[in-house]
Amino acid sequence: MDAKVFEKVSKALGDPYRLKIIEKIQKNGDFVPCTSILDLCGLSQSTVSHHIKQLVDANLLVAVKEGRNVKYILNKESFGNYIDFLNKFQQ
Amino acid sequence: MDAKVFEKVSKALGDPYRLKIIEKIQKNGDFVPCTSILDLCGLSQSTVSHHIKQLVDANLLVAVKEGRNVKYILNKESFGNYIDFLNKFQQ
DNA sequence: TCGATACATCTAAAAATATCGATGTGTTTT
DNA sequence: AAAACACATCGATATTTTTAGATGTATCGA
Repeated sequence: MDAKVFEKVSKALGDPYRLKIIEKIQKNGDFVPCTSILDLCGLSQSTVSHHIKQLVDANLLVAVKEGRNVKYILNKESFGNYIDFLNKFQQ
Repeated sequence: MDAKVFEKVSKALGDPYRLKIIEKIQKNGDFVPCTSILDLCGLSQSTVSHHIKQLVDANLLVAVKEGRNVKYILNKESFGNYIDFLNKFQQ
């Protein structure tokens, strides 16, 4: 992970709604449809879509199309890479 | 670490200059005077001061006054807490 | 096929953040 | 005591991010 990617991931993590989205997906195990995230946030559909896009662009979420729904999975590898990058500041 | 603090730390990490500052302090071992950070960034003194303030507010840096200088140390515990928070998304 | 559903994209506005010059505060040097 | 130095804070502007309504695209059900 280089500095540019690190910046992007940090920014993606630095929003309360996006954290909620991540936590919801983490709790629900695997797949979460976009609609259920809408209820969680209380934001407009386009805004939620925007937040999800940022998480996908940062490679923290993977989007999987299923018919007319899209379901999201956490990309654990990206979280791991991000943590690895941070580890050097902890030691 | 709660969600609010997590957000603050993520935001503090999500800027290229602030990452440079952190990396410099990490490399220099312990203490780094503010002046040497100035050269590193190529920004105005007030802007660098603003960036450092955000890192201190996020508790990632600790400021230590030494005469008319201030030197900064990484707060490894905060990095550790942040990593701990992230770890649940990796598993 | 037509209407409804699920999500993305576009556009524009509002809110937050970054930046710098000027000024303020405390400390050291002369 | 006065000038110089190191850093913080203030005020104003520029840039970025967030937000929502409107519209677009694809899929499903009647």
